[in-house]
Amino acid sequence: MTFLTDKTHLIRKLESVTPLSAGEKHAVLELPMTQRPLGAHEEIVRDGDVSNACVLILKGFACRYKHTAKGSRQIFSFHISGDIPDLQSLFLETMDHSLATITPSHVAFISHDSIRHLIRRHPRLAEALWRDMLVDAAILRQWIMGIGRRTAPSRIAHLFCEQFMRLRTVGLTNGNTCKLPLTQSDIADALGLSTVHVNRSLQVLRREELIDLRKGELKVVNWDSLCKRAEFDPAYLHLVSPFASAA
Amino acid sequence: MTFLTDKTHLIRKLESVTPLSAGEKHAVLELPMTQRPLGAHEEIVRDGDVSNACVLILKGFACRYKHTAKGSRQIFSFHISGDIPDLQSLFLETMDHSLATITPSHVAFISHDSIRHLIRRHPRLAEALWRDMLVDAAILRQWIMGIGRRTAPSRIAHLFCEQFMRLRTVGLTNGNTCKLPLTQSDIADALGLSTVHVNRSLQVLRREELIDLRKGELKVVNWDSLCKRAEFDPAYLHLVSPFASAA
DNA sequence: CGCCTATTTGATCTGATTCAAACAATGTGG
DNA sequence: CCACATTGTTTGAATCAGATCAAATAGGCG
Repeated sequence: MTFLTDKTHLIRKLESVTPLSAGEKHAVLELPMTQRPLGAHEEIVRDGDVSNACVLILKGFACRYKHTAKGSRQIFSFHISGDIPDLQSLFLETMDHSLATITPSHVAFISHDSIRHLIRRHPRLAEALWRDMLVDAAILRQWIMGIGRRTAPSRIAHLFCEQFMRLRTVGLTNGNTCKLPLTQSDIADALGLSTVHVNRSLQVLRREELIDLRKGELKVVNWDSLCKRAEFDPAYLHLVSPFASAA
Repeated sequence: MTFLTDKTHLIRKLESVTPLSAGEKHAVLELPMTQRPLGAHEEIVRDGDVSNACVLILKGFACRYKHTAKGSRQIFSFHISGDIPDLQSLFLETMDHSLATITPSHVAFISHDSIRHLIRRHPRLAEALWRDMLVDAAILRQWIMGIGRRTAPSRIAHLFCEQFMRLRTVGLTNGNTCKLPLTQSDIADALGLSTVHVNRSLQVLRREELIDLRKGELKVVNWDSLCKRAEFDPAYLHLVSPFASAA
């Protein structure tokens, strides 16, 4: 098994919400999957599709989104290694939004049948997946909170706190920096802002010496102040103890 | 079993996303629960609570919400008869938001133990609940779509379409009208608007002869135009065929 | 009646959008 | 290795949707 095909990020992620036994981890590792490399901005699943497999992100960045009638895009979530963004397709036949890569990525397809088989044999893994879906929903609620009630800079700050935490739980941060290859218009579409305003708000956060985002790399200059600016409280990520401590 | 204690709305709701056998319905009806009448604006579960039971709304209106540091409220969802708003507490220990009544209501508490027992015996019911949670998340995504990318009147129109559809699937509409006892400030807090602006936007929708909302009763004057105004596509509610047709 | 809560209206202000254009970085083909 | 296209970032100016502040009106209800 090569580096790219491995499921360490997935395991790490599941363990972040539910402790797993060696046997359960093994069962996950044994899940059959077919890998596929993708370019940037490639659609993986389309709004309205009916699929018989789930997508596991092995490497890269992806997002879920939907378009308005007038063509503007709303991004609902960003996805990183270890995420199964369309886990819902296991229970809801047709997709109600799309999934696409942001950067060149490696994804794996795991058939619904094998996941169903897995969770039938391992109730604790079923619980772990169930939790994962619920955390996904909790993240959506925070997203709403931000768009509905926070100013642009604090909204952006919150997104950065969340992404940093999520990347950290799968081991993809490096000290106080991490890869975050989002364009300003990605951020705008995620947070209900215009690109121009995202640009100006980023300058504010930079001037306040909270973060620095350049060339797809996020540097957290002052985590505590950033959290304060964002009103970020990681409780909604429901991380178990070893993962829960602030970065 | 009196009228108020019955679970017809819950069953109706579960059937709207997953067909159920007579045995499964019976198992749901047998679920032990303790009923409690509540006044308006009473907190049922508080942000940070750890509970050992789920809440089933038997009668009335409730909402899930959270407060900003500065005190403004963001509502994430409205709940009606048949909803189990905090189903997530079954898998996520501590609540990451609050749940409160809007109108005087009757709620029932169903212990986690008995739900766990139920879904262990009836995998299809587990699936139904799983689906229910996923539809809940899909609704959150639409909520984001609205707040992020729609104008105030169309956002409000979308909320009305959604509520009307949801009320209709549990049998709580009456022709083209339904109870919708939300104040303008409830709507504002749900959609990230100010009360004043909700008021003016409602006047717009009224003048356009799409809806009429007065004294907690919503009258849909022109369903098709309302859907168009809202860009409402009920696909995300994932209703099975007998429930899926447009109102 | 009088109190409380909800709706409505008016006036003013502002965060964010839009439009437009310059600028920087990166990649591509000749 | 340069010319050019492409994509992303930055800046400026005008405009607008929606917020805020303040006050009037309208319903319920004990």
